[in-house]
Amino acid sequence: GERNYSWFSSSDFYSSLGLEDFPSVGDISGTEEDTESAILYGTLRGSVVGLRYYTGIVNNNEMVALQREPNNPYDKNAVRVNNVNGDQVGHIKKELAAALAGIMDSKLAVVEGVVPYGAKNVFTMPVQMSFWGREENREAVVDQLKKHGFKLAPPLKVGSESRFGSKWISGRAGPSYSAPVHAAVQLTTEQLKSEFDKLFEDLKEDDKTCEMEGAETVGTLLLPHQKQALAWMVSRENSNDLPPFWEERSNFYYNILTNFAEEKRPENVRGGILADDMGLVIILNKAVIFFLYRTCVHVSYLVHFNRWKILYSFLLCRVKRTTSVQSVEKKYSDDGPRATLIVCPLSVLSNWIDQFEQHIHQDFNVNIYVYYGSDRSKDPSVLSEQDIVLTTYNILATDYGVSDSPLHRVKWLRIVLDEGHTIRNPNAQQTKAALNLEGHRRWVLTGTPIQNSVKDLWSLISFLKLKPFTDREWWHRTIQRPVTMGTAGGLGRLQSLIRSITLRRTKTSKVKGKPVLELPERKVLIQHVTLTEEERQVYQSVKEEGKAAISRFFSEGTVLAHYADILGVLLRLRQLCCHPHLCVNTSSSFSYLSVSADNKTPEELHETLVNKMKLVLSSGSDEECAVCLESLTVPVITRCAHVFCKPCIFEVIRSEQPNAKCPLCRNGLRVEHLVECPLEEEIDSSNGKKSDQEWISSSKINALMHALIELRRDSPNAKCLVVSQFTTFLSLIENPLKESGFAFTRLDGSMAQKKRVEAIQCFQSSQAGSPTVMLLSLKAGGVGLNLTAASRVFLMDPAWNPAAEDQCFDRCHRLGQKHDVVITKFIVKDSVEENMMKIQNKKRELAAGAFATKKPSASEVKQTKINEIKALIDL
DNA sequence: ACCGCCGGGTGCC
DNA sequence: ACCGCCGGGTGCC
Repeated sequence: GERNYSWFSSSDFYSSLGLEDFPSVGDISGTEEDTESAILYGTLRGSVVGLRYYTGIVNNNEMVALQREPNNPYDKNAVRVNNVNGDQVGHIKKELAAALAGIMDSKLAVVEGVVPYGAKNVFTMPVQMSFWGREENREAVVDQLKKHGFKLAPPLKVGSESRFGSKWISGRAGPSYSAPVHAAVQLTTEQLKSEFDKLFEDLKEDDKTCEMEGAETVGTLLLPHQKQALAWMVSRENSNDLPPFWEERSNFYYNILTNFAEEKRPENVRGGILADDMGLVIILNKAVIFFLYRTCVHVSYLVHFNRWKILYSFLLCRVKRTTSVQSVEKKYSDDGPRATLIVCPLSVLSNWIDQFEQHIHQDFNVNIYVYYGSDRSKDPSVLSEQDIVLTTYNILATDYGVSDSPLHRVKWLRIVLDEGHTIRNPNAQQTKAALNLEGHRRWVLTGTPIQNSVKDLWSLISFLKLKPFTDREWWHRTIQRPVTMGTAGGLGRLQSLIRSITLRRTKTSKVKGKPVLELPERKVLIQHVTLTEEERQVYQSVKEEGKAAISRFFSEGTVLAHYADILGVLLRLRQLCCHPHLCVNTSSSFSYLSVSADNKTPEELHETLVNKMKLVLSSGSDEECAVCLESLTVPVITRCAHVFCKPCIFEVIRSEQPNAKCPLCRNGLRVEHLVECPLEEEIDSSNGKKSDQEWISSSKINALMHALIELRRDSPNAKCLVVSQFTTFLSLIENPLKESGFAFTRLDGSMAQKKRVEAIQCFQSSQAGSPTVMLLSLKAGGVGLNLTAASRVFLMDPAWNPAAEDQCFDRCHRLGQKHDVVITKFIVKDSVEENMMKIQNKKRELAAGAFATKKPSASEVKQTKINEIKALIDL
């Protein structure tokens, strides 16, 4: 039952090809310290001078930031010293600056400062500097300092700061002994995820468990966890508490992490992270919750809305706080901003619209504007006059910076990021765009706040405008590094931070001793399929050909350069496991393996690149951009045949100019060489849906049909999902479904919003004659997609990423499911599919044993990935 | 004395 | 800065 590997993000695909440790992947901006491998080289005492020229003040033991100032007219080596607030305190003394400049500019080390004493000096003050970097740069840093007559002192003894000392992480660990200087053991991704959930296990009965009662008449209609959420959200928006890690001390407000103090009271976050992992529970309610504050309704309207009891209750609780019990507050405040902005992935946009339109819009006269599509209004006042503005992350990112985006000119009453983990990458355009929105009440809705590592949290924390973490350096120094290095107290800090701003309930959470959600069982069966002699022959010949090509790449050491091609080989094999028609032109299918720009006309090159891109996009490889690690938005392909989001790769080129290099292979990049994907039709490599092609079945289709017919005989009312990554395969399956008289519907990524909604409603209907089968493309829809009518799932082909499969299964195994869910995975014997399963299982095992395992080194990981490629094609 | 020494002026980068 | 450093004033004991 319990899945514990869902943190495998879609970046897994790249990992599976061993690309993530290739130089510069994940280091695109070059500005971020590689926390995973940074070690402390040593410390150095220096002085800050020129104090009297600047206003920035510091306290003893306060952290300071060292910032290069290459354009300083007096000294190109100048290094500024800023306090936590960003105010300049002074400069590093010039001799020292001369030594630091080179180190900082070449990013050999990150230099951090603390003022140990003398903070109130008038002219100069001491600064204790720490040098952090990768082991391989240590010598260069030491040399550089030596050249200028400086010598690093060994790291100050960390004293009580033993690693793994935190109760949270070690739990059962005994006392810890002397700690090595190196970051020996780091938290693995798996540990982080499970540790994240542990944060909430021993949560005391505090404010989060206090429920808010609605009016007497309806209070009982709310489920306990709904009341709890309601109370928490209201208190978050109205609380006057100090943000975490701030204390009031006489006339100052003191940050206990950085020792920064200021007179101005730091504002608390009017919002937080709703990290409920309960599928529908929140989906059902969040639309409601977020429009409530702005509604202008008379209470009596609501009596009809049993279904929206949480809304009812919420409104009543607002009424109680206003002067008149009879009239509901008209506006949140008369002169303040009016509109709530909701940003969500495209896949759940229809969900929100649907809910608003069906249940709220018509009855409550709420102005809702869907800011999407090319005809979206550029007029900020149009947006600011709405009650709700809905948009997507892609629109947010596209708009940002391109023109004077109205989204960024409106001051919002409230900003809600749905599936907020979408902004986990700080360098992604959508993250920057989201961080630049204006509005005080800020909410993040996400089931997975941590997808890969603590790193993922920064964007969310920064979005919430939690001082001082909006600046990455302070987040990094006070939370991220202590946590990843296992410094005592680090995890405890993260814990109190997260707890103070997050409400999390999982499927297994309990409220008042009762499970918040009880789901029927979920079973996964593997159904092996044997290819016919004929199918096997084709498969074998393609395999041998691909194998030969890939072994050539291995021997030439060009595995990475040919990653699209390797994917292509694997893709074709996976397609052949499903149906021969998915993979057309098998004999000449490798003609594209040798792309060289030389002997091709520009037209040919263009076509080759477009074909390659289509191949990548259709390979089921999660269509992910190596820059932002997100699904590709506006995919473009480089001349070296790597695919990125257009905004992402433009940003890379802009920041690395004039000699930008491909983040994946370090080949030169030029804007004019980028080729965009003609996105007019659904991308499917197999372009095999040729209507004139005669329909034939395949072993896998036979296996499916056998199972479907048996199911229909045994339980005629059971509905099922037939899932594939290949939409062409789904089209092929339509034939036998028709032949055997199945009523079916279909949902895939290429369908228009309206069609999708129709398909879903039709399938979910319990009417006689409604479809019993839905053909579903693996990644259609998002977490919000609700297909609880189905109790059976047939997964036609395995995905790279087990998490993608799980997300798909969760579309029917969620609140509202009345039956046990049975999932059947069709796997072809002795094929790439079986090998994929083995790799998936290994990942699961690894994840399950998370606590004991040590994070493998980069080279180990790389070797693993190379082995995976070999294993996939039996090399 | 093309020095030493004195004491005033002065002060980030 | 209760410092260092600079440069002008000065000059045996």
